[in-house]
Order: sequence, then structure tokens, then C-alpha cells
Amino acid sequence: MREPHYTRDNLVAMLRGHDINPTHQRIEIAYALFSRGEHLSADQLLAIVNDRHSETSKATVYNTLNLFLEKKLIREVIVDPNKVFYDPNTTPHHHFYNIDSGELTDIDAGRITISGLPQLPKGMVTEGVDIIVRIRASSLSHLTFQQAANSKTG
Amino acid sequence: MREPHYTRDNLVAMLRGHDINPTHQRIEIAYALFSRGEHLSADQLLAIVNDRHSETSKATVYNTLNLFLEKKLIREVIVDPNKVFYDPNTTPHHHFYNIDSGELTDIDAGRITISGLPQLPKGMVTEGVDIIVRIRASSLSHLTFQQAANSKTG
DNA sequence: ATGCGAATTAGACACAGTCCAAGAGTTGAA
DNA sequence: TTCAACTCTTGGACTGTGTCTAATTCGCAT
Repeated sequence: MREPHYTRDNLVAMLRGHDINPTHQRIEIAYALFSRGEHLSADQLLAIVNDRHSETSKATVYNTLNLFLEKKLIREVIVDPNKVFYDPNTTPHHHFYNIDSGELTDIDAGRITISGLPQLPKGMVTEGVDIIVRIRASSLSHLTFQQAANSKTG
Repeated sequence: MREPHYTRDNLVAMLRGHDINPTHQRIEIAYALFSRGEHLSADQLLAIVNDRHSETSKATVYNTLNLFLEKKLIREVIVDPNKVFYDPNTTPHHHFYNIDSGELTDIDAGRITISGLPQLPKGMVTEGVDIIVRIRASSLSHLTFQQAANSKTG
């Protein structure tokens, strides 16, 4: 899998391709998120973008991230009770969540199968399925994934 | 499945069984959460408990919920970016999340199997696996669960 | 240049959740 | 019953995330 080159022109094309008017601030924010390929929060992005020169404001970061979400350029990951993380990877995938460090790692959805899910309530549609595997650095590991999936969440 | 009777005595026994000193406020909060069997947020609980007479304070609700969590009497469900929901059901289960109404519904974990999850990073242990099926009241349903599980999350 | 809609902004605001230090309740020993 | 030690509760200040608003600035077509 080849890394795309996040040049200014490519970013502009990407934004245009999602019906987003490519302003300076939006390009900066997109660059910060996509070039790193990490899961970042709004305030982390604000800090990164304003690192050298002041490029943007808090309000614009939130406006922009919500616009990107709406236009399906990024996803949001809700695992930390305090803040939302934004995910530049929109391919089908799930997440490992390190409950100690807060670190998020992608799990490709390609090979994953879930069976045994019940019927949806009448008139309901599935928007998506998120699997979050909460992990922790430590010792006494003896559960399989399947056992863990059927066990309580801490 | 028989509904337990949430008498004062039963609640006291339940708290004691989890090494929790059964104070008046803790009993009230436990009653509010367990007798309804719903997923409630801290401020909803505060409102319910103080409905007739002032029984407790915001600080105590948070203290108590965190104590219940620590003692594994309840679980927390993180799906809404704005607030945490507390779940009196500690049996293995997952959730339907209605993205329009915010409503949470339990999915029994008994029959569910996940296959294809990758190896954990070295030295890591699974704490638990959460599956959140995001649903929406609507029309053009054509995806199977499996397709949905492998599709993007809105 | 000029006019206009779209984007950005500072700062006020809303609200979940935490912290703290004071006060109230409980227990048990003498 | 009194005291001391301990636990629990509490109001209110505080923090941090995210939203709102009204004013400015930008980008662009004419």
C-alpha cells in the first residue's frame, strides 16, 4: 500500500472532490491530519497547525472538522469520555484502544466477521458497526478474543 | 427472566456484596438506576433522585457512579460525544445506538461471535470488546449486518 | 476598484465532570 | 456520654471541550 503524497495540490483536489471549498485553513488542517495519519483531537490539531505561525482559531478547527465529517472526508472515534478523536482513515476498519495510554490503532475490517447479531428493530437501518477492543499493557493474558468479546467490559 | 425486586434491603445487600458502604445517597442512586434498568447519564440520575425532595448533590452523583464503576456494579457506555451513560446491566452484552434519538438498546453477547481479529500487539491484554451498532430510523435498508460491519461508520 | 456571499475570528457562553476544604454523619473506645 | 478518628456529602469554584454570535476579512466575479 503506497503512501499518498500530501502536496498542496493533492489536498486541494481531495477537498474539491468532497465538495469542500479549499481555503488556507482547511488545507492546513487537512494536511496536519492526513500527513500524520494519526487519530487526533481538535485541540491537538489546533496546536499542530499553529505550531510555527498562527494559522487558525479554535472555532475554525471545530467548524472545519465538522464540515469534513459531514462531507465524509474523515470519521470520528468516540472512545475517550473527554474528547473526540478524528480519524483520517475512512476505509472500513475497527480499533484497538489502549485504555492506559489512550492510543488508538486501526484494525482492518476486511477479514472480520460478526455472526449472531439479532434482527434490527422494525424500520431501522444500520449506519455502521464499530468494534472497539479495549487493551491494556500487562501480564496475565489467558482470554481468547472470543472469550473477551463475550466478557464484561471493564 | 425474572425481574428482581429492588427493595431497600435488596439494594443494601447488593451494595454490601460489592464492598460498598450503603449510605442513603448511594441507595437512592442505585435504586434510580437499577429499578429502571435504563442507560442513564449523571445529570439524568441527579434529576431523578432529586425529583421529590433534594436527596443528593452533583458531586455525590459523580463520586457514587465512579465508585460503582470501580466496584464493577455498573458499566459505562461511551457512544455519545457529550456525555457518558451508565449501564446497570453488567452481563456480557453489546449495544444498538439510535443515532437520531440517542437511545441505547442491549444486544445479548451470548450468541455473538467475532472472527478474524488480528493478534494483539505484544504484551497486551484484552480488557473487553465493545460492539456498537449505530442505527437510524429509515427506509432504504439493503445492507446485511455483515456488509454493514465491513462498511464505513457514518 | 467594488460589492457580496462565504469563511474566519475573538471572546462569551454552555455544560460535563473534577477538585477542594468545610461540615455532617457514623463508629467505637473509654 | 463524650471524644476522636474516620468516612461521606456538599457547595461552589474550577477545568476543559465544544458551540454560538456578531463583527471582520477573504475571495472572487463584475
